Amino acid sequence: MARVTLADVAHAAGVSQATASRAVNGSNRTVRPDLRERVLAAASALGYTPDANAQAMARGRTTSLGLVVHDIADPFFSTIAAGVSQAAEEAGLIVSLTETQGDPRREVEIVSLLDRQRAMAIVLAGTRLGDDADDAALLAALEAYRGRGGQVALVGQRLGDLPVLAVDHRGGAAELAGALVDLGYRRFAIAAGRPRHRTAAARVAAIRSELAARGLPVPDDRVVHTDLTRTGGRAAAAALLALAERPEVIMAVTDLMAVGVLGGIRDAGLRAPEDVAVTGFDDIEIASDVTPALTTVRLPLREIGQRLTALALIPGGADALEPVRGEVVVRESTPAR
Amino acid sequence: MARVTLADVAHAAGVSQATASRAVNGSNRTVRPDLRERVLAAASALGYTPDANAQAMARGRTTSLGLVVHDIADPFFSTIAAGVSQAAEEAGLIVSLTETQGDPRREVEIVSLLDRQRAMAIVLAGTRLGDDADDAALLAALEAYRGRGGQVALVGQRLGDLPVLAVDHRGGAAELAGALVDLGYRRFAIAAGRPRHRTAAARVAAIRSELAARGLPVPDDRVVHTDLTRTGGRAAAAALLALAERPEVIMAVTDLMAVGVLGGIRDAGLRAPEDVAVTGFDDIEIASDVTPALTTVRLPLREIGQRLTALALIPGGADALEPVRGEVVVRESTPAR
DNA sequence: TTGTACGCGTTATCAC
DNA sequence: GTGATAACGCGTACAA
Repeated sequence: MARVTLADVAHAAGVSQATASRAVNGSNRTVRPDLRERVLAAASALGYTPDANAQAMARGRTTSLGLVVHDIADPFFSTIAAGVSQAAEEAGLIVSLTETQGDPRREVEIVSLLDRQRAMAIVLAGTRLGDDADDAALLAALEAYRGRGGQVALVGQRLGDLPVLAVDHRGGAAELAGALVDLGYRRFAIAAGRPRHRTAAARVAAIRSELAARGLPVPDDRVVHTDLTRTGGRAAAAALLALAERPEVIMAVTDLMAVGVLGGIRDAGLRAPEDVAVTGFDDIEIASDVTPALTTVRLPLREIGQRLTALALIPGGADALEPVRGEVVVRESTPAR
Repeated sequence: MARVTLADVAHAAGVSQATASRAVNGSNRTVRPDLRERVLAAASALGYTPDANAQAMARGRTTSLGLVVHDIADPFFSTIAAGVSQAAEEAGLIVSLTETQGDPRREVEIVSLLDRQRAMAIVLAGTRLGDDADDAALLAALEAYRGRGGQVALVGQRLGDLPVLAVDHRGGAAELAGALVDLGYRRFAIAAGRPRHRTAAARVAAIRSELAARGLPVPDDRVVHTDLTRTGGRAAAAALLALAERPEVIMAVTDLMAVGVLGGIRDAGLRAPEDVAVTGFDDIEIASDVTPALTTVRLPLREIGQRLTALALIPGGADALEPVRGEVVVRESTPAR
């Protein structure tokens, strides 16, 4: 089963390798129909398959797009990945999936890995949580990649002057907080993520500032920082429900945490939303499956993946025009009171 | 920003390209320390990055692994993908993510796409749902790929004599059905997937045969075939709850469908599990998040991904020794009665 | 241990 | 329209 190459096909068809090449890929130079036919016939007869690597080298450009996420098992990222995957397929690209697992250094390694791979574009869907030095290292790696002709697009927080798809976390968070006030809630608590997590921090800040503006500042002891996971949410709920004055509503910075908060409320022998109301953020599918269904801020995750890919494919590397906006979705977890 | 190649590095270091090559990759032939140092210094000074494509061509083997799933946004697949991703990273491979969206023809296209890519292995995590002709086409494509030295591994149903990681759907399904009988359930209904879906069909068959063996055969009108989605589950519940004699428990063939069934039960103005009990299959994370938490058959999805990858990396392409077994997990959705 | 030279499979440039 | 031929960037026998 030796590998059959273009040379074999050309030889079998009795034409030059150049003609064979033109016949199989359809270059701008055209080929006489009968020859073209002969080549194609020979190719399929021999079971020829073009070598994408060789093509990439000869053409000077690959057809692969690097996607870097935090954790593909997290519905937030898997949904964005679905959008990227779809857009990539439509563009004839094949996506290289990589995970950072939240490690900033790993993120830099991945960028250079994809760089070596000569991926034509890198899409960063993971929210960064490193310090400034980590950011600088990542930026340097990405700029080096760009210098070699690579395209880049990232979501959320901006990094240097890299093309970024802005997401209006603050607007959505503020709107959500406002909606709760309108529903009659007064005593708030927040299940915040880790302070270093940029996105989580932005949401928490927006919530607090909106509430403060409405005369309902959230004291520090009512903001608990845990992991952005179910477990983290559960722990946060436990801590918040142990306070002297029980909060009327616990706002989690992600749906996943909110699900954990629901569990924590049950653990404490309380009911949601009767005893404590809960909100999430993102509107991943699970948000409407749990009981009570979660009030949250809907982010068009799949669309974000698509737009991110489109952004990465813009030759110059332009910036996204309009930021993605969240939409408050009120469900059973926050009844009027 | 011209691309800096190994030749540039060699020239800058004052050595031959061969020596430079040996210095950067660490071939078996060794290089004198001082020269080695000079080369490395020159490389980093010039900002050299090896071209993985060129390396692949020169070495005759790539470092990429193709992963094909149904839909990466589906938690079932994203969890398996996480396992594959992890195992691939440990093996120094980079995974190419592709989605079939349930289209058998697309699946064949993807295989040949990955083939052109010269992926060193292809992992098929999507359950097939085509007819025999589709299977034959897929098998042919995979065999052709194998003939060219590619490794293959698939999960679930076997295809030809390709290496397969067997999953004991039947055993788990039968055990689950038995457990329900032991809990006191007698009137069963099944939210089955599409009949053509191999995995779903296997589960349904096992459930029915186990129940029949216990003297509780499930009539055809109590087996509803809908899509393997939330929506499908919802529709199935609606149909099953409209029957003259309301079933005591609805067994869905996947957790996702079971979640839909829960919704359908609410739609009908009934409660789970008081009025109707529900079971799922797979034990994706959401299964324990919904209310009531789902009784289901736990499949170690992440581990499946890892084992699948390991299987694909076995040189000869051996078969997996032991099949993956599911474990029945009884939760609130099926109280004893 | 180091250097020379060729091959990997394909595309693109150039004459014909 | 077609065919030599030179890249593309790197690994590796082979010789020195």
